[in-house]
Amino acid sequence: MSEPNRKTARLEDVARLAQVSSATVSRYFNSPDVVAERTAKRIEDAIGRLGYVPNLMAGGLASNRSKLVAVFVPEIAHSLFNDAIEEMVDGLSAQGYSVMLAMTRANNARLSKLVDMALGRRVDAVILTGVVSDRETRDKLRSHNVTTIETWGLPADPIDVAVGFSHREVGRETARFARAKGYNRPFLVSASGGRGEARRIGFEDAWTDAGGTKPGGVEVSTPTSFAQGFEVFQTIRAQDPMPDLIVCASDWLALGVLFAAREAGLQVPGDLAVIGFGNLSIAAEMRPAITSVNIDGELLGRQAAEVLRRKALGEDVPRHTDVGFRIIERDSA
Amino acid sequence: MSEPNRKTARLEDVARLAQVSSATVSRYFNSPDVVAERTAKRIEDAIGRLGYVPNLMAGGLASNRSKLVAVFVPEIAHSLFNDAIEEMVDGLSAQGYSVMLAMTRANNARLSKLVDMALGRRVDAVILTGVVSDRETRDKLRSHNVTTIETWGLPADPIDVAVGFSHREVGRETARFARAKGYNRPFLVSASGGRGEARRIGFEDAWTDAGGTKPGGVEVSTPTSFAQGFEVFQTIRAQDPMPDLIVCASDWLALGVLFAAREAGLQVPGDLAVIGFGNLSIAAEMRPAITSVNIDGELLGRQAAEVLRRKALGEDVPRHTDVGFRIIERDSA
DNA sequence: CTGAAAGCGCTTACAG
DNA sequence: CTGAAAGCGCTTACAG
Repeated sequence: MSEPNRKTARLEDVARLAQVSSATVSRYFNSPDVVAERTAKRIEDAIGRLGYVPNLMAGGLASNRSKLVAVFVPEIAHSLFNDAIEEMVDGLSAQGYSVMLAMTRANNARLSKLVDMALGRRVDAVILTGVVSDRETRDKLRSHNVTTIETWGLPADPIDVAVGFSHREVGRETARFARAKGYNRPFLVSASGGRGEARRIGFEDAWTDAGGTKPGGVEVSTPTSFAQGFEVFQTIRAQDPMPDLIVCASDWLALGVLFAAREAGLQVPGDLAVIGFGNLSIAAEMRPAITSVNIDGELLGRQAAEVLRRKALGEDVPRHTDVGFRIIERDSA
Repeated sequence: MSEPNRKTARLEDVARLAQVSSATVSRYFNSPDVVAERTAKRIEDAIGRLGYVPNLMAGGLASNRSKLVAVFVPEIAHSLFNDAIEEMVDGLSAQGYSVMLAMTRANNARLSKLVDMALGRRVDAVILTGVVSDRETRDKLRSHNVTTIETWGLPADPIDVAVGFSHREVGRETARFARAKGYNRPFLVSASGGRGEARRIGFEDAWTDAGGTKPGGVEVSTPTSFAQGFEVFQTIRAQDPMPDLIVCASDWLALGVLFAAREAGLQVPGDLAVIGFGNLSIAAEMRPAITSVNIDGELLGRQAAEVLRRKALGEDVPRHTDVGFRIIERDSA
């Protein structure tokens, strides 16, 4: 098909072959409806023969829109966010954006370098996922005036806009669920950090408001793991009376608790019920299947992409978009 | 610190403030050793006052080096590659590259679009991870003459260069391990696709060469899952005599088999031994800890980054780099 | 060690 | 619907 081109073809090469100006070829790509059908056909032809692929760096420089989005995540190896990230990336790709992945590793020095990289590429937006950005980073992002979308949580004062859900409300709703199911002695395995704390406090508030006594609990460091669930189970078992429901900060934790409980000969949920968080696919695959809290990653991604689209059009967008959550009741609680 | 700049600062703004030409400021960034110390100080100062961040699109266009690398992966949600990807991204960041993540979802139409995007950004390299690229994509990559690194496996005829290990050899080595440990009736849970097949064949070859009879087995679709392990266990249990060792295509599978075995009252490894693949962190965390095959993701990433560095310098690089693998013996086999 | 100037490959008012 | 031309913000021989 394509000619054995020595150099990469440029817009002008296509233009010459199609016998039009390079402006018209540019329009063929960016405002296709404005070029005549016969002209378009000739251009299409030339593109195919040259194997032309537009240089997006040149395009971005000229148009001042990079069509690049930087997505910041703490890590991907054991991340609760992976599903949401995938769906977000899909949604953005569909709108012609390329996605730069930046892993912060909960390291502010690294974060700062990565922000500079993103700013250097003149990204059209920065998407922060479960990242607690330090003050310096927040300021830099603000001062460079780049669209910044904080996802997952819903901070009171977002850098720019936030798309997520209320962790506090997750805690409250989980307490209501536990109450309705008749559990009496919940025990919270909460994650360190603001979001984990918000869920814990939400649970405690709703639980005590409903007349329960303040639940016991333990805090574990992030990222939470299967092994932590194992460990935590020993603590739980030593309690007297033993809790009847373990509310975990992640499905990983829930899996560890559940496995340890089974090994100890306990029935789940009969002797001990377990609730996870994140609704990883393994939660559904486990036997007994794990009751968990689902965040609609696809919706989250779609909304983030939508915010971008509207911002690019100069429309006003709300500072907070709540995508909600849902408790998926399965066998473990 | 930084002035309230209306527009984003340009190289020229820095130059004016530092009282040098923009060429010198450019050199400050790209060949720092060549600019006088006193001049450098003035430039540094100006950069700080303006909050200047170089426009990498303009730089890339002018220099014909984008400092961008596209990493193609099938998915990230349940990927065996995540550790390697993290380490690769780290290694590349350290060398000043930005990483574009492209998820192919085992979809050739999508793959083709993503390749165009990467080519459009004029990436300095494309890194393929566990991707079976179709003919069209291979040709496009070749004809555009972009550095292409295939990782994970070691295909006989790579598009450009390959950094990985021999899946066949993993199979062989696993058979030797099983033999040495005295197992007699191995059963292979292999993944569909070339790499899974290579490992299976390697195992069978080494096993029969050593005088064993051809092991039984079953093939499962990728991505492999915990639930598949559950299912497969039923098949295994129905065998008479039952296998004494299950060789799994992933740690997820191994986890499922192991869990199902425990639920069925079997001792691991006493009644049934299990080997995984990938050495996910959960393999070490599980009780009994799972014997698995470790791929050094950090090494893989480092080598890929090294290939890039040398290619950028115009050096010749070998078409194949073998990073090897290692069987991590734990409790499950 | 530094500067003047051409050029990288596009986009986009402006004019027709 | 199309073209001529200026400009996006850098890099890099070339000259000194």
